[in-house]
Parts: sequence; structure tokens; C-alpha cells
Amino acid sequence: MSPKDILKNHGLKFTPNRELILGVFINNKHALSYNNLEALLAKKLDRVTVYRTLKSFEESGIIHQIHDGSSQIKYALCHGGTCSSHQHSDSHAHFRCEECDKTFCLEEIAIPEIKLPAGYKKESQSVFIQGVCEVCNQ
Amino acid sequence: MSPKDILKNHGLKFTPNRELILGVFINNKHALSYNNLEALLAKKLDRVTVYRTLKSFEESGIIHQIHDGSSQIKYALCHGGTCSSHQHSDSHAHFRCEECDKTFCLEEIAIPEIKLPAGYKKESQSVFIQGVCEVCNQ
DNA sequence: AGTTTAAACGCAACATTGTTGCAAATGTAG
DNA sequence: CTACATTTGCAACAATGTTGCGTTTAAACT
Repeated sequence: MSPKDILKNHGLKFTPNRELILGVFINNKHALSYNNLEALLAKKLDRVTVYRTLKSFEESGIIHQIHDGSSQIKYALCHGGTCSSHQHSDSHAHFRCEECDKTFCLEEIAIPEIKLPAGYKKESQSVFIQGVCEVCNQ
Repeated sequence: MSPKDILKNHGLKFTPNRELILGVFINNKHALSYNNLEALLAKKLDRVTVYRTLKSFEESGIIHQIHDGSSQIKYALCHGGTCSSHQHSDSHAHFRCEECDKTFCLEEIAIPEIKLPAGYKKESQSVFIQGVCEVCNQ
């Protein structure tokens, strides 16, 4: 699906800036911070535009936030079409490789049920794993 | 154990500032960000001092970092004496209550083994759960 | 195609979070 | 009590993110 179609399907206007930013996500399999994004964007976009674009992508279910150990919030494409506005089915685990320092989604693995102590109610959970990825572990 | 003893046991000098900050952690069961800490410290300490104190507490195994969904890093006391310099046995889950907006450690619950895809090597993992805590869930 | 209109954009300014260098103050060992 | 390394506070800086506002632009509608 082209960037244009993705934007339209999520009810967003198609603009050159959005096409650029979405393209960077499509071409990179790992999660991106604002910092990463800026480095990958040849053309300089205003910082505000980038942040606002990230926010609208997130709110329309195109990307989701990932909090890895770093101080920056990273973003990655949502897959499977299960994400929508304000309801991210962000149920997969995230993995950061300590060698290449990339963070990505592990859609494949199942996350076992985690039991809370009595009295607690669970709304969402996130599992974050650090180690060495399959590319670096060779 | 008094703040003075805790500091001595971890090889840190005893100073009024450190006593104050450690006291705030002892009196609060939940994790604290710099922001929280500043609000709880009656006496105004310099921002630099607080950050440096947090860093030395962390490096000596008194507190550990917690990354909850917020943009700020939070800290909580290490329990069980299993943490030491640069080797935090941070194997428990963390929980943030959506009602009282407090984050704390769930030392009690066991975290099931999470299997990675072939080729990946796991070094550490963290489990973060959001929901309603036992106090608010009534 | 031309007009309209709400959305997107860029700029300036600001807020928060965290760090670095340096000189002065202070805790602790001897 | 002295000496010395550590801690502290100040000033300055850097990174990350937000807000307000006037201008531009995508796209819907004649």
C-alpha cells in the first residue's frame, strides 16, 4: 500500500511532508525517535511539523509509541490493522539490541499471562526485552 | 536502618542533602521522578544536586530507574539488597495506577519466562503494567 | 478550472528535563 | 585540627517537546 493510500485510509490529508515521514517508517524496520527521523530526512522539516505529524499518525493508528530504556520516545508502524484512534492494541513485545542499538516490535512471540496480586486490575501491559538481535548474534 | 547507615553501607558520604532525599524515598512507597521529588522536598535543593544524588544512589545500588509511560524517568528504592553498582537485579514488574497516577514495584508477582524467536539472545527484560491499584480499586 | 475552507505548515518563543565546568563549602580520615 | 577528596551551588548550555499565530495548501464543491 502506498503512503498516499495509507494516509487516506486513516482519514489524513496527503501532503509531501507526511509522505516523506511515512516513507522513512516504511523503509526502516526498527523504531525511530525524533532524532533518528531527523537524521533520515534529507529535506529539513520544521521540528514542530515532525512532532505534529507523529502525533497525528499516532492518533490515527498508523504508528505507536515505544518506550525503550532511552530517554526518547520512539515510534514504529502499527501492523495488522488492529490499531485505531486512541486504542492501540500494542500487545506485542518490544526488543532493543544492545549491539546495533535498534528497537523493534516482536510480533511473533506470545506473551504469557501475568497474574497481579489480589485487588489490582490490569488495563494494559508492556514487555520490553534487551539483548542481541538475530542479525548481530552471529 | 537509618538513612545514615544506608549511605555508609553503600559507601557514600553522609550529607544533609542525601539524608533529605533518601528520607523522601523511604517515606513514599511509590516511584518518584525528579519532578515529584522536588515537590516533596521542602527545602529547595539545586537541580544539579538532585540529579547527581540520584545518579550516585543508582550507581551504589540504593535506588533503581523505572520507565513508565511518562516522559520522565522515575526512581524507587531497591529492596532485598540484591542490587549493587551497575548490576540492578531489577527483575520485578512495575505497575502504574491510572487513577492515582503512582508507579510502584510489584515484588510479589512472578514473571513467566518469555521465549524469544530463534537467534535472539536475552540479557534483561522489563514488564510494565497499567491499571488500577488495590487502594483505588474499591 | 476557479473558489472556498479547514487542515497543515513554519516561525518565534517558551517550558521542561538533564548535563558540564568551575569555584566554594563540607564531610571524614588521619 | 588539618588535609584532601567529595559534594554542592551557580551559570551556562543542550536536547526534547509544546503553544500561539499568521500563511500556505490539499481537496471538496461549485
